[in-house]
Amino acid sequence: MSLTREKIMELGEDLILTKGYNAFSYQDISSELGIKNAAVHYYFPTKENLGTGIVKTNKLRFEEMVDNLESRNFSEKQKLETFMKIYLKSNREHKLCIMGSLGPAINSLNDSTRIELRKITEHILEWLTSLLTSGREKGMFVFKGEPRDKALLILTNMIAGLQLARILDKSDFKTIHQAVMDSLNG
Amino acid sequence: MSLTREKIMELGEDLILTKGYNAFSYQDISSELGIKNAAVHYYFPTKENLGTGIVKTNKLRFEEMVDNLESRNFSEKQKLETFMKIYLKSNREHKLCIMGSLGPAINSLNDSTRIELRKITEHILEWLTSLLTSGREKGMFVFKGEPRDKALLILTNMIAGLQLARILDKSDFKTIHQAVMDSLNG
DNA sequence: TTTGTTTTTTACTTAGTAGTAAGTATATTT
DNA sequence: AAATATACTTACTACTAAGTAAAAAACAAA
Repeated sequence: MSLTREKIMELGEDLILTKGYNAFSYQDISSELGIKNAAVHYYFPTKENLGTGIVKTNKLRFEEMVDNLESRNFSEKQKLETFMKIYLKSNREHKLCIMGSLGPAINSLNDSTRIELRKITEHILEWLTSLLTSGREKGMFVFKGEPRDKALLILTNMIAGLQLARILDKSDFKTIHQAVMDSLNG
Repeated sequence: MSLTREKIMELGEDLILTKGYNAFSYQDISSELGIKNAAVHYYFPTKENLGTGIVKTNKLRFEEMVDNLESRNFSEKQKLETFMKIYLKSNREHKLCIMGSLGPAINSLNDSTRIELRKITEHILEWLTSLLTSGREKGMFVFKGEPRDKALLILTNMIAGLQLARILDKSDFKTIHQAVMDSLNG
């Protein structure tokens, strides 16, 4: 695959997670990479192509992480910690996650991007749900209610945690992270 | 106060909560209200003025609600339910809250809007914290950890709950709402 | 009814936005 | 050596964004 193409996707993702989908332009990308506007269009004819591509990459990356955790025979607790580390890193970098960035912009997204966003969100929620289910069965996690409900709570804590941290203070995300982990110990 | 001005603010708020700050334009407002672009600029010379004004109105509305609850001698549980009702209504209308809409766009906002956004967020968080503190003292709420931590968890559940409901399904917000209420009963 | 103020339109500028058509140098394949 | 594909650039179109100056209309007060 082309290096320029990869750079465009990487920078595009960065711009989505920091500025937001509707606040970045092809100019932002081309000027930063020292290429022309049309060169970005060469790889991604429309912004929809780029947006959808970035969400698909995120989904793939998540799937690879899941496979990796599976092949290493990680415990449920270790799996959750790995997931949390992604969010802690995003917080350090003042970034949002793809759901928290594109979710609010959903009514200005094209169908294909919206569909991919739904897919990755469902995927993450299902993974988290099954993680909580088996983790509780093994006595590793202690919590009340349905695993899917708990997964929704944790996921919303993470998504909006990053958002609140940018409005208020980065340290607030750490507080939320700690409180979530504590809530799984009964 | 001018009726046109009020209509502009109302519609502007609606557009921010549905499409997002960077996805709506003065054209959207003027065409919907049957006036000219420049008429919107007459009341709000810049988009920053409009954005900041809308956030300030939200803050004022919240303060009025708090005062109202206080004057009616509502219990902590009733106060929380009133707060939750605002979010349930937003969910029915496929809207986000001001924090969940402008938070992700924070790096494309002007200073004055950002400052107002921080103010209202701090305000809500402080109110929720003191509500949880006195509610627990009276045995009305049962939860572990610091009230501020619990407030952060509940607030992030609400903010991202509305976002997730738009990506996935509106019913997911109801699930989250119920799970949050359950989490306050020990 | 005239004067003055507020509100709004007309008509515009400046500065972007996404997107495209046509051309070119450099590799790669045949 | 000729044909073709890759990776761009140049130069543009059509459109939309926020914002503005000046004229016109609407409304009040004297």
